[in-house]
Amino acid sequence: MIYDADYIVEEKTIVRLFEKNGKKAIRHDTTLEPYIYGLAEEDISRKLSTICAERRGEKVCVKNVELVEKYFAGKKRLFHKITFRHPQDVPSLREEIKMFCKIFEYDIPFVKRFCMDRGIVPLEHIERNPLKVMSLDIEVLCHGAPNARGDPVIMISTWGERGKVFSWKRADTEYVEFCKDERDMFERFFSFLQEEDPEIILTYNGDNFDFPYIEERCRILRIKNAFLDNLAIKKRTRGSEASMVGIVHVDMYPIMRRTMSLTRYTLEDVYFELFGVEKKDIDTGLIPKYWEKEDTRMILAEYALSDAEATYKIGASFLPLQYELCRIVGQMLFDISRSSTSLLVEYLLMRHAFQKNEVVPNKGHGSEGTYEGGFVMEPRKGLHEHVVVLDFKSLYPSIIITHNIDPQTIDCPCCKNNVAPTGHHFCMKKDAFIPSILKTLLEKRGEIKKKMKSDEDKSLYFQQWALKILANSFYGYLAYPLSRWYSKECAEATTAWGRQYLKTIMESAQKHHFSVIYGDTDSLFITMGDANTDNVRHFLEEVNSQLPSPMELEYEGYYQTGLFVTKKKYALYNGKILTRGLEIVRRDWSKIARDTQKSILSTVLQGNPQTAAEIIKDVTKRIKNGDVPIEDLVINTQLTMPPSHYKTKGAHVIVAERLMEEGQEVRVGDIISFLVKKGKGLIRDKAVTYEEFVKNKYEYDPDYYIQNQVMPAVMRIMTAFGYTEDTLKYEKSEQKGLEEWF
DNA sequence: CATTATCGGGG
DNA sequence: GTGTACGATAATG
Repeated sequence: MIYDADYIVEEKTIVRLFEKNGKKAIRHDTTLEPYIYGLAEEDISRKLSTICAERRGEKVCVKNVELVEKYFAGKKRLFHKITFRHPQDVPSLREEIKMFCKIFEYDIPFVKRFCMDRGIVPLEHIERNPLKVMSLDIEVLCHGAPNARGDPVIMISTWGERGKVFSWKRADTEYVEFCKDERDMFERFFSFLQEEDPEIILTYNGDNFDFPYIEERCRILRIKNAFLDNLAIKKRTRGSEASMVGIVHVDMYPIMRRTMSLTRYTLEDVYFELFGVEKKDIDTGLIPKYWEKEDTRMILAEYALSDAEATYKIGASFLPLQYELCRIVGQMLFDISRSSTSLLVEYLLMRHAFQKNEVVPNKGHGSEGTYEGGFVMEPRKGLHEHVVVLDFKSLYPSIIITHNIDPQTIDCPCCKNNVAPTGHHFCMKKDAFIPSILKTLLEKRGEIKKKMKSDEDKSLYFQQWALKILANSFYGYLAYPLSRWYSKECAEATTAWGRQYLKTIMESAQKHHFSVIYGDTDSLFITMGDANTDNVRHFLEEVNSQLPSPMELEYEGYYQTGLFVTKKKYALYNGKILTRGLEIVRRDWSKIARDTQKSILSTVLQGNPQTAAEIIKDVTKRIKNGDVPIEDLVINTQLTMPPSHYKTKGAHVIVAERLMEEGQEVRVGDIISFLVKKGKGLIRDKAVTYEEFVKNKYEYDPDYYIQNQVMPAVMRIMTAFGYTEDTLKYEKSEQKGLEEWF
């Protein structure tokens, strides 16, 4: 069973397949040569085979050219199959080749190409060959943002078959291994890793934090070993990726972002959401204090261990889904765990294209203007009771299948009866590429769900989930301008049909005397007068008998109350609060704004907007009177470039410039913390650091904190009750328009 | 209103 | 690495 792969170059390009069949082995495969296709409008094989270029002072040439028959967009065409000695020769030679013919499949990474062409199914027998998983996490001694240049790693925690913490100050627990110093800690940790020899290392944000940090510290400490030689931190446009040869690093953070819908994705939040219990947490500002004394160092060790354990547990819950995605898509775990769903769809389509002898279209070039998306109804604002949510089961996939939407079927000479609201029509006779793959996915999912009723096999659940994720990503893939099968017309037709179906259902719901409160793309929110859902069931049956298969409207859930503010902004309550688009969670808001918002949202959903109004008045009063602790007023913003590069300078940039003039060290990437002091003028001219604020005994600007912080945060919620800003602020006490919402 | 800039996760 | 590619939201002009 293959769990990872890479390639090296000797005389030939060698794909190394990392396998586990009982025990581990590395298999070499030299059967695939790098290649691309050139459209053969005429046979120019001889010309093409002489093309050479220079790369780093070395001459590289096309290795071979042969004529092959392939399909392109469903039509038989002749292509030159152009082979190379080295994958890296492709980018060096393709520009020159492009001068003579149209080229295709010139940008497919070699190992991915190998997986598609050889029909590799990674992790095919994972139930028989369970992979050894180990999580890791580091703790850093820092004041403010951690900086690898000066702030040492103080603990490394791991979890797997056992929990272990490496620390270079004593802590009296059996799981802590005491090390002499930081260097000794790293060395012991690396040899531990070598002994354990896991196939998978799990982290939480290890791509951007733990591994880059470890690498930098080891460089500073001049530690060298095989593990570090095999560790690669690749810079991407956004963030980085940390990989090792023969060990799959899976960073759970990006997976959780894609898989769960939360407002925040800290380890603590994710853990709580998944397991319903609070994970051990500490104020990271206190780490230096805990580290200092032997009796409190335990707290730190426990925290370190709990992070590694939580990461491991999250992995145990979500790796199976990644495994299934690997098997369906046919690419390696490292890539699958970091790929957007659009990219997963692309790998899958490319593999199918190879099997059908189709040449893969080239990537799109970028945005070609926007078009209309799903229908979003302006909600009936305010608090509603007995809310039922209905949604279309896989709306876009079922539309694509039902109407056979594909770049190859668009505007055929036949089938003029299958017309989208956009005016384009689609051929119903052809077995189209994308709809047929999509149909296979949905049918497979149906079978698995059926099987799940009698079969206990847990992997079935993850199989159907993986299939659902992929199916639901096809529309986004068609609509993504950089994708290889991008088609604005197809995407547009899909959403247009979607709007038509949703509007029809909404009208129908109204005819059945439900009150429609809100609807977005594939869902509608209705109220029923009481908690009896029988009428809804009837309505669903009737609707579904009329919808073309596989389209289906489903019952999503019942909620005691629902608060609707504007399009895309609402909250539902059924013992638990579920919010969409309402909460502010970012660090560039002050604590007072965040806290106030949280408390009024909860109050409102329990049916007490008056109380919420009182809370707001009380907070604004406290701000006016200067009663708010200044810690709650601090705003943190990152300096992302040198101050002189800014075209528009925000408050934090002005503060950073002043600090630099005063000779303080301010670096790009630093978080600038500031408060807004009382006075006239622009916000940025009133921004001062915490130290300046305290030293000069400034007063804060109550108007700023009310107008720009607390009010925007709470007004998102309170406008739904007809409150205006003026009625909520401290000065006035009038509450108008309240009764009409009840 | 459009344009420019920032957030996230980690300590 | 035969790969450029986040998506949402706030502040400024």
